[in-house]
Amino acid sequence: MTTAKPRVSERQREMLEFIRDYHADRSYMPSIREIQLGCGISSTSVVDYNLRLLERDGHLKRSPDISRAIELVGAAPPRPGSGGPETLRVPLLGAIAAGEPIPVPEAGAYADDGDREGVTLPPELTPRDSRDLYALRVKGDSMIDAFVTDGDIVVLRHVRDAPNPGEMVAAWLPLEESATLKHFHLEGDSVRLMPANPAMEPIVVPADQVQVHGKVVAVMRRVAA
Amino acid sequence: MTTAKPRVSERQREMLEFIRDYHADRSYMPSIREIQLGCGISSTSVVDYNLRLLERDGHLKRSPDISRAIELVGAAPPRPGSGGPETLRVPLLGAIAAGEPIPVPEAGAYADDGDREGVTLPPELTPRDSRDLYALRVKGDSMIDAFVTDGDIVVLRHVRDAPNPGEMVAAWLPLEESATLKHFHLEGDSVRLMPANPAMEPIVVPADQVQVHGKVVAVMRRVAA
DNA sequence: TACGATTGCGAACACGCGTTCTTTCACAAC
DNA sequence: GTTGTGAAAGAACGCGTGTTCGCAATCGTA
Repeated sequence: MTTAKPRVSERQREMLEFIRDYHADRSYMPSIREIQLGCGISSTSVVDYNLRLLERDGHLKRSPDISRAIELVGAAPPRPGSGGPETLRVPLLGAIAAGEPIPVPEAGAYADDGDREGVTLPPELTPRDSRDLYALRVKGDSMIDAFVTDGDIVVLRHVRDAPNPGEMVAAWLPLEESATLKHFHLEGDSVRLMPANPAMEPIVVPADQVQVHGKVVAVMRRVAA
Repeated sequence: MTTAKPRVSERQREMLEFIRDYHADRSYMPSIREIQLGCGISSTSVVDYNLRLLERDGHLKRSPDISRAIELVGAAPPRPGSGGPETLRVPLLGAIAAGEPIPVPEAGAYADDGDREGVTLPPELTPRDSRDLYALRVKGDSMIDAFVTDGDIVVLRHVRDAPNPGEMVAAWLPLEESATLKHFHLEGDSVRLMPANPAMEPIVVPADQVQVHGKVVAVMRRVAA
């Protein structure tokens, strides 16, 4: 575990909170005088004194002689590798839209290399098998029959083999040059693609005219404030 | 949309990268002289010059006369304590269904007390303001007009004041004894509740016959394998 | 009461660091 | 050529800011 963190005085708690809030607003750290002002302390030396104690107790880290050089250590960052319960980072490979080809993951592109754009899956959305996952951003409203709308992020698992019947897949129809999200059913030599919304009509096409790119594993949506 | 971001020179790209990395390590920002050193620039004025351009083009924000006061705007919002992405845990208070009352968060029940059932929000779904958030599980298909289906998890922010026009809210209609997710519009003494799906009909009711329980912040869905 | 430890206060000090001014150089327009 | 402009360099200048030191207030303990 982390270092022991004995009693923090009321004043110190207030300082920590002020620093946290300040850093959340701007992304730089407050100066000693700003902490002084923000916490109603009447001398910078008191701030320094308490910061010193907070550092001793492992609540933060300071770099001497450097302005605004405070590091909060309290809340453990869900760093890749030591991440929370089971959060999983998957690469965000691009967008999926009705009339545009679906981005294809290059082999071995699933691992989180930290750098590329990606999304984090909370444990509630993480499937048992975490291999071959990637994410796409939905453009347009062409997939509302799958309860997926513009701006959503769909998480897919790349499939090599045929999907199981009923699974929702991201499919590309070369003839129509369109991308959709549908439930997959294989019927002999043809494929039936069922919209999630039973009010809509299914699509039936020859199996060689469907490219299944991945099974839908999860959907995430951020609603505009 | 966001500001235009024209050509960044090679040197500016390197500076941005250096700042990002520096901020990821420590959680405070580099000084101009540190940027100068880190990018092999021979004068602070050149750093200042390029920072000025980067700010003009919306890549970062600077606070004049304040040490190390750089805010990166393109990247993920910083996390108190580290530069890493922030996951947020919110309590899962129950289920929302068409014919059942909506669970109400008790005051002060938003903080993660670790124990109670909850869901984890990935940074991509975390709103700027993380207060008063809670989650509900959707039962039934009565909210498909909001692109929300059975089993989804909706994340809400409890509201004390009236929602802003257009925001999606979870509302309880006492007369009909029904719960819905709709876009909120206040029109004089009555409230218009617009389904997200424009094909559906809006509901207009007197304002005193609507209980708005929260604004919808995010939706998460795990698709059956 | 006496005394040391803890905590707080205010001011002065000195370096950190943003800012600005002056030059220089390359390149394009006239 | 001259002029103008973007980019860069180097050196001051001066405020921002961490640090330190002396001194009062409070508190626990003998």
